Amino acid sequence: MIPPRPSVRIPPHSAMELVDKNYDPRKVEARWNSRWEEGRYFHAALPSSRPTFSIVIPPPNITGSLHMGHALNVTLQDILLRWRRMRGETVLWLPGTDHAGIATQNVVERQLAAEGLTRQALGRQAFVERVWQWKETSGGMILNQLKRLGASCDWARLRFTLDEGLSRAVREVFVRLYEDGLIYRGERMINWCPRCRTALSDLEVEHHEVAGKLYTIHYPLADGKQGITVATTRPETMLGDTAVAVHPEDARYAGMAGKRLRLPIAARLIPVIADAAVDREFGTGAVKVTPAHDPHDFEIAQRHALPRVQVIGEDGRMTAAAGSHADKERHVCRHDVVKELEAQGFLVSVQDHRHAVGHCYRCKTIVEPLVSLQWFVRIAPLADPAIRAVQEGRITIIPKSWEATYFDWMYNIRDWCISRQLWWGHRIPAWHCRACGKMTVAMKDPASCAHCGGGIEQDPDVLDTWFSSALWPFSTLGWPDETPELKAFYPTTVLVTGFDILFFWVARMIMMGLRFMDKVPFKTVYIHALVRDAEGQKMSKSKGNVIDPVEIMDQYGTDALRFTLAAMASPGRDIKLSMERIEGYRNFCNKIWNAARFVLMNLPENFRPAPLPDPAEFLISSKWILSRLHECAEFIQRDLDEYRFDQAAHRLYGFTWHEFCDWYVEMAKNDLAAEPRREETLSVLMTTFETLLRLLHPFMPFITEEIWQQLPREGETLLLAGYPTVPLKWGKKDQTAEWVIGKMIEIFTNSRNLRSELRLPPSVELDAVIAAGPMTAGTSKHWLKYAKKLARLNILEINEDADKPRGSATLILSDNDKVYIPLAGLIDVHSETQRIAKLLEKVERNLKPLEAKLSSADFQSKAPPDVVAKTRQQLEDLRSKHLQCRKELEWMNEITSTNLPEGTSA
RNA sequence: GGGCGGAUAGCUCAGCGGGUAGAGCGCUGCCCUUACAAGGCAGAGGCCACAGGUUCGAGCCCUGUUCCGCCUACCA
Repeated sequence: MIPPRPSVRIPPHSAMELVDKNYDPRKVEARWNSRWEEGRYFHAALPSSRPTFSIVIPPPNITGSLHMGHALNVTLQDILLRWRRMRGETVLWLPGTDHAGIATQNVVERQLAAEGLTRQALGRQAFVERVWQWKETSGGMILNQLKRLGASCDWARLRFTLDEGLSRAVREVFVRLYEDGLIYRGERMINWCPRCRTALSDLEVEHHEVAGKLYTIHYPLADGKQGITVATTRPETMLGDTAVAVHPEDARYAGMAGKRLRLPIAARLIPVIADAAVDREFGTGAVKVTPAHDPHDFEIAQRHALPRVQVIGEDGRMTAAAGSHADKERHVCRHDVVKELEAQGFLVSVQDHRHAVGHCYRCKTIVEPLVSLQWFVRIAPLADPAIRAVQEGRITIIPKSWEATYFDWMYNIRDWCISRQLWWGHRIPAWHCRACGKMTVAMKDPASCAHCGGGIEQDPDVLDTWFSSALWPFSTLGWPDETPELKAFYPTTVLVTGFDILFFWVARMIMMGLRFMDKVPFKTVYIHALVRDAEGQKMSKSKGNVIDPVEIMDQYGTDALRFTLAAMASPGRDIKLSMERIEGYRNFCNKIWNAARFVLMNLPENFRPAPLPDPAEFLISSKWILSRLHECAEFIQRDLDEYRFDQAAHRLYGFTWHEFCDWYVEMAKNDLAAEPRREETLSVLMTTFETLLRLLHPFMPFITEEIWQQLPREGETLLLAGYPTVPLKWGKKDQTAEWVIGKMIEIFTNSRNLRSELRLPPSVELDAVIAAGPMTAGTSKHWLKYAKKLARLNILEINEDADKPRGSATLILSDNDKVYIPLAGLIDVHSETQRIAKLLEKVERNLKPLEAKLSSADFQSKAPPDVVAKTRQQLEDLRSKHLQCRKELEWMNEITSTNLPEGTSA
């Protein structure tokens, strides 16, 4: 443990102390979150004359708890928002949650079940009250987890899809769409979940391949002779068959149409019909028609006016129409029907058959297609403008490749089933008349039928949760009122989300936004990847491979997690999260922490940051780091403009660690010791580090704020300190400084390499003589002073025609520079010869392709001149190295041939 | 059945307006040098999936092929 120096400033408020050699996020994070909230720094104050930047959060389910997908999603949004906020824009990040109809109802029903209750026993009103109660006590967990991540949301504007304002928006939209004829009620084939007891939209059905069977069954003709063999994967539905269809041009079944078949088991007579929709290639070319239980058959039945026999009920059990099989669960019934068919000799064959089966997205139960009276949105008129908005570039989707998926879905979009047989959600504002049977749809709850004045009853169904989510970008801003928020922040700037809800949510928001606001809901959609585990598997509770972000934050800190996710967020690529990677960025936090310790330990008690003087007079180290910083800031700006979080993160990592810490801090140690330049160095060190903290802040808000608060500074929070933009106020690109330090680094690195190869301990200081070209010799005075500390070199001479001291190793560098390191007594001729031979080999390896290239006439004439020039330059440099290597070897040879005994120093 | 994405160092991934392959982690060697051993210094390690083509020149562009993912779809 290092004893604190008297000069170390430890502000009284600090919980984290500089003497701590390791950064401990637990001591830091909670405090800053509450400070930021107290300061209301996340609040977007209106009116504002500054540019605005707004994002609505993809509202997480109130039943949810934070997973890695949220963590990634929130991190990326927060980076954008903190960045823009620091740039002085009026930034709104609107947070909220989603009432998640089915999921929430399931949770509360499970609770009731544990108490021996059902929602039916409780009654609708009491049940809904109970869900609200649950929401108030348990529905906010995920919000606290978002805060833990550092999400800089405007918490004062928190919304909920079922709150009063949003409910009003939902009702307004429903009524207007109904009046415009875009919402209708009708009897259609829909997807029904027998467990959730509700209709589902097409999107809420997940298709999974399952190993099923293909049963072929013989249906005899009414007279008992011959007949038709059909194939099915669902034999239990035969009880509801009302026809068998064949293709009209199928020679095998010529003349069959119009005849009657006797349906086995049920012993009903059903007709053979001809329909062109039948695929002659599949199975036997004849298909049983079950209009009540298959979407395809439903359509055939409509064309041929076939009756519907519903044999499977909403509970997934067979109905009375199934005769002796009534009341059996549908899969039990399948088994029994097959047995019965077999016993009676109607079962022809059973084959293995893989096919996709629809499952409920929420409870994974196999979905049952049922004919049902439901509410639908007529979608084509809404889809058209939404397609155009993207085609015309009013909305940009990033990465662009997702546009194709978007278009594909939008072109083939089908009407949206929006009614759900649930109690938790927005109740459909439609009333059915008991007298005339007509419907009243109204903004205000009607007392009687609008058509005949008769008694009415409200439709029992609620709306699909996604219906309210589709309004999110404007309903949350106060629509249908014309609020200042709506005026200032709609359209929102960017939507950040995962591709899994592109159809569910993004497309629908675009359609609704255009319909009701007449403007796109967001200008850019940034689509990020899915977070998978280290093996590339989708994380799921059932697989047990979930990495819990909260645990990661506990263990490694929020900043490490955020930085990991940002660094791995390359566009169009899933993230395979690994602990090693998180640990690496935890180490990065520690590096930053220790850099801060170095800076603060060196600041005098009363240090006040002052504007930097004219950099023309600066030390080469100062010029260099400011130049590098400038470039870093420039790239970050470009990366963030292009949503390249990964590139920005890598850039910051590289600059911080490998330029600032590895080289600048090391040079600064020397500069600080030399009195005349102490002031300058302190200023540059401070300025660079402080700027770096600003650059890092959107990625790592906690550690940067913690450190920044301990620096001598102006302003109350780093959150509102400006973001560095180029050109920076001080410092600029300095090609000369970069060249000179680049040369220094080459010399130091090569000599360290020599030391390492020759196993010379770092403690041994080596002499060096440098035979340098004019450029190197002329500028060396700027960095010679660093040689002792950074390379443990004692440079005796640097000169254009310095002689090689006897018994030296030679470092052969670019620009025809050579470094001689006398090693008398330390190294023998043999190993030095080997070392040079190895280098020669490497140079030759690189030389060959270059020579081949330059000797090609085509290359000379067809390649662009700058490429030719560059290549020639490279070749020249390599050639001079090559020559130098050969000279060294010859020289070595001469020594050995003058009969120096083996092992003698060269 | 359609569509999209991927295949680059042991692992995870960058690099894709073509110009002698990069990072992090891991690995090897040497170092407890007063910011940091969660560290420093140095190093090893790649026919850029395969086969053709375009080009002076191809991870990068084109055409196939083979494996992986994912999305989408009413073949009973």
